[in-house]
Amino acid sequence: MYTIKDVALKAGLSQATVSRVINNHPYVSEDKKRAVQQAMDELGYVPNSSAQRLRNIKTNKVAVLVSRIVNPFFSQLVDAMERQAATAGYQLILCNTRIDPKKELDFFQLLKSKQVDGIIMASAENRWSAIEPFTKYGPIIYCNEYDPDATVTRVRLDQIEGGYIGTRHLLDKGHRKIAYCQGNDSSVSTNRRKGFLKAVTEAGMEPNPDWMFKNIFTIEDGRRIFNHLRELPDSPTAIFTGSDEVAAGIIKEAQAHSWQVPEDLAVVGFDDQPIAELLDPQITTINQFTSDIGIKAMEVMLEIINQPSLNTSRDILLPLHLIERQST
Amino acid sequence: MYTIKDVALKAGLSQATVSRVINNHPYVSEDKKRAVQQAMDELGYVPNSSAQRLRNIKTNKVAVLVSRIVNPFFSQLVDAMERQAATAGYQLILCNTRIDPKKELDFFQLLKSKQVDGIIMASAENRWSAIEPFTKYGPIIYCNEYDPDATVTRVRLDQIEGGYIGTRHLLDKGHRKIAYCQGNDSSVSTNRRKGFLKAVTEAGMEPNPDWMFKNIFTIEDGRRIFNHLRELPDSPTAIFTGSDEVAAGIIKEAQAHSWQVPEDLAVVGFDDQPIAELLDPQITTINQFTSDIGIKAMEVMLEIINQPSLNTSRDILLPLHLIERQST
DNA sequence: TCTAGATGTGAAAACGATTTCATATTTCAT
DNA sequence: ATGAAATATGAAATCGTTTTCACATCTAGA
Repeated sequence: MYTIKDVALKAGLSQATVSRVINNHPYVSEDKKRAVQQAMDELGYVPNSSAQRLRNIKTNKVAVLVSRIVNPFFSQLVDAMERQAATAGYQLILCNTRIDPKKELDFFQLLKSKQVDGIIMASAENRWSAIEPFTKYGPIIYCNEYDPDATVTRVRLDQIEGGYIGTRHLLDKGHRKIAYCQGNDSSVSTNRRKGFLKAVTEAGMEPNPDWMFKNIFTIEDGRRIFNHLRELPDSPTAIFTGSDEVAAGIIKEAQAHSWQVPEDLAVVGFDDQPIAELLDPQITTINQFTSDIGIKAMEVMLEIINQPSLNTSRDILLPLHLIERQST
Repeated sequence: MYTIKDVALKAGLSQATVSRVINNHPYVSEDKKRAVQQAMDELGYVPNSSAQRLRNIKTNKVAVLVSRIVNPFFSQLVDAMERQAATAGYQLILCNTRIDPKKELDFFQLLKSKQVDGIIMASAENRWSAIEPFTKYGPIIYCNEYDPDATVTRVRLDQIEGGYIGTRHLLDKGHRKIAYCQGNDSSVSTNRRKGFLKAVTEAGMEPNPDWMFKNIFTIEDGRRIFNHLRELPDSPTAIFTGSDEVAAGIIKEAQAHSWQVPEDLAVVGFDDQPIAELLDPQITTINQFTSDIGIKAMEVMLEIINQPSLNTSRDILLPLHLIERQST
């Protein structure tokens, strides 16, 4: 393992000059630059990054917090982030919290002990108040998930818009009886419902509480919801769900009861998962353009690392898109 | 940001003693140990890991090379590895090669510049000869993928066995005309075919070259293969594919032509992906128990890091399992 | 009582880079 | 021709740890 000293010796120059070449400092003559370059090449020299870091307080690493990397949304997000980070010579440290608040908090030691230059939270198991003390050790930003109390940059989707365009689409198709399913009560879900309500009231209608459902996540939940709707005295002609899985469950169960989709019931999903295209009929859905979020979040993080004054409280909203298919 | 010096000052002791406490060295009296501990707590001191590394040549990080993290197989693998690494206080650096040999090779600089303690290759875009020069900088092991020339530890599935049990299953069901699809010509595919051939010849038959296909990967490829088989003068009664996607394509297309699965054509997939359970009929497949591979690989890596003498050329084979469902 | 070994502690060197400071040389406007 | 500014280089300090070495004290066996 060669050091900068070896390179300096071989090139007949000082360590300082070698260091300047490595870091592209001005004020190094062309011929010395070449000499150093050649010495480095011949020795196959690579700077020891621990030593660099010790001086620089710079790691060229960013930690990404996700709750479950096996979730396709997260793996796609991480993929995009990794790609973006790589273009700037950064590496990505994967922090899989497995939905454990304690484990999540532990990862912030990485920032404290200067093992990463910043942390991107793509999931959040702790309240902002628990995270806040770590902000003095380096930049922290939210991506997709966020805590409304947080005073840092948040890159996220415009869920209000997402809820709005999905509903708007059903309204445009002539539907007036629209049901709505959501998952938990996260900020994402809440905003999405706001969009739904906005579209509905804009159309001069008011939402029917009998057609609004919470905590609906799985294919099985979707089946259950259909059976519930089916037995209602007044059933809706369309439904907007929080995920493609739920949409798939509803469609499958509707077909099992000889309902026609979209004629008897129009269904809009969310996420544009692979299943949305595989089903018959293919599911009309809202696409999160996951890669865009990841790229944007990493882009912003790298900006902040290079210019800490940018580390302010701001919301960066990314658009959602309607993918019209056969289920509406 | 406090340093060991601050702690020493506060505790009225030397840096050396503080360091000894941090590292659990013997020969530190109980009362000093307590004093140091208290000083550290009060200051909220965390050792700067770059400085530790600079001395120790120890990073507590392992890099994992995967070709595409968005592939569910890899994300599940990485998930398992991360979990295993975390129990030992290790972090995982995600290296997404995107199937680019150059990018893959770049990641080995992490080892060379002492940014990770070892590298697990879950994918391999370069020949072993290109990788070998890096072995002197730290342990490298293969996981699932491998180069037969490599002289390092390889944790992998017993693909021969996998090919064997899938074929055996079809034979046991009475099939005598069995087609076979594989992907590329990787070691995995080659071994799997060996297992297929072994089962077939053991049954006193010989494989029909008209029913053997290569470079079949996608759902679309599966559809194509079915249409090809359908028009053969002598068509097989069963087919063993290299992935559930291909199996799905075949089944879908067969149904589109009013063939009954498994009555007219039995189909065995590979991987046990979510789709295998969603399809109607559900796909009989071979399960890779992905988590087990990941856990085992990380376990072995940590062992080797702590005891470099274990870094020898050995094969660690993990079993594959048949999941019998409705397509056979 | 004496000595060898075990135990406890600190000063200072080391790890491998970057940066400050000092100094030497060149360029350029007057 | 002259001095100020720009360019070019190296010696040495520095980052925050761990470890070596030296030394002091304590324990126990003869």
